[in-house]
Amino acid sequence: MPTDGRRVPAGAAVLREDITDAIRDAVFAELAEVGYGRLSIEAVARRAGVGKTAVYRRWSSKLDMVVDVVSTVAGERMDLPDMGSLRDDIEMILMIAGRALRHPLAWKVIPDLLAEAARNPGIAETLHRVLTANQRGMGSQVVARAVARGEIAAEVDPDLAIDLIVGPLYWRIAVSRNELPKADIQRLAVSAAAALGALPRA
Amino acid sequence: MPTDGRRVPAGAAVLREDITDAIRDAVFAELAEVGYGRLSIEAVARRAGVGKTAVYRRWSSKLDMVVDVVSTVAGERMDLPDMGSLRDDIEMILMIAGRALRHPLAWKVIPDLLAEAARNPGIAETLHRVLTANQRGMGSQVVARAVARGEIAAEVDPDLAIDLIVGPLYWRIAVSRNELPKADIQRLAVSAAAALGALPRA
DNA sequence: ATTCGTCGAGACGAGGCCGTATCAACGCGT
DNA sequence: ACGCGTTGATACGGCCTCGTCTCGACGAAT
Repeated sequence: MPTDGRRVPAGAAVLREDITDAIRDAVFAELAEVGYGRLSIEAVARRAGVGKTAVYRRWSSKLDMVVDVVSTVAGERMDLPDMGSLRDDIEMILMIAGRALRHPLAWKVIPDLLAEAARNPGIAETLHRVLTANQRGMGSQVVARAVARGEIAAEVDPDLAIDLIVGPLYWRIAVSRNELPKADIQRLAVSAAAALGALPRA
Repeated sequence: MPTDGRRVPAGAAVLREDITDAIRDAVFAELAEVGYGRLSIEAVARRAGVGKTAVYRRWSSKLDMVVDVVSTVAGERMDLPDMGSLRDDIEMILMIAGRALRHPLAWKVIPDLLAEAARNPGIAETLHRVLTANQRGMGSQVVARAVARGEIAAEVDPDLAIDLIVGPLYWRIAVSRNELPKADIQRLAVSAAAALGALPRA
């Protein structure tokens, strides 16, 4: 935890923030290039142009490092503007998530970490925390609005809603790795809205 | 009485099939345990209880080996019985896919290979071939039946249909890693059917 | 009975990474 | 000016893997 503790004993010298940032960038680049499994501290230090010392002084292990770096970058909460209808709210989510998933680094890093989470509890916990924070929030927000508008039934489970909205998008981008033109995003939004509307009568 | 057209030079001795099988099993086990990135030929041979020689005599590289093993196991085509309605066809797909994704090995191996595909063209090609063969087939099959029944419009894109059907399932099982009771599968089927029905009026 | 390819085992040099330690240089607060 | 902690660099022994090679043993066809 290199967050500024502000406690300087006597003769100064603090972990330099610019170096911490350089290491963070290098971690992401390495993560995208070789994945968590093959990621090595030496390669991160090399890429960041720093000594291994600088890395080990900040984190005690590869897991520590990755978890901290991922948490830092993914900590940004997001507020969703009310677009006026369920369909448009969903389209907004799809555009935001789609842009994030298309990011050249995220596109490689996210599936890699999700796969690693299947065998690494530390990664799994971090990812779960980050994902649920940003998504479950969006889910309940959108569902609550749609219920208030009378567009869907009140019993709709926000988690299931997220599955129906984000699932097809993730599948398309990260699994099929196909193109995703704007027309398809709109079609996905219409479909997801219909899917949510059909929900409670299961 | 040679079973097939085996061409044995002079003094016999063929690659033993039981050993090939043992190696294949070991590859899957290692793939699940450490992932493609960390997988090593030595570990595979060790786990299979064979010498490195036996492995190198069959495949020239790690990529060769994994591609061949994956292709072998995933080559099974599948014919989908007609369940009488779009909703029930979809539920059938979800149950089959859900069972496959819940397999203790597949559950770890599939996301891992999908992540690796983002940086390894050989893996990507293999996976794409295997996935599209088994899924696009199902997609067009189900869509064609639903169109014939008059349940959905004829312009529905089978690929988009697959996104809408499998996406939420994969997201739930492989990404969120939540439970998936049968009631949820049925709800997903209802929703997916509604999503498909809403499609053409985009 | 002989022959020949596969079998397990392991040796080999090369190379990467681990985590720790040591080094002089630098900058900052005192 | 002084002390102190960080800095990059480098070295260390240990471990693992690579891909090739050699060895004796086995088995199946000749």
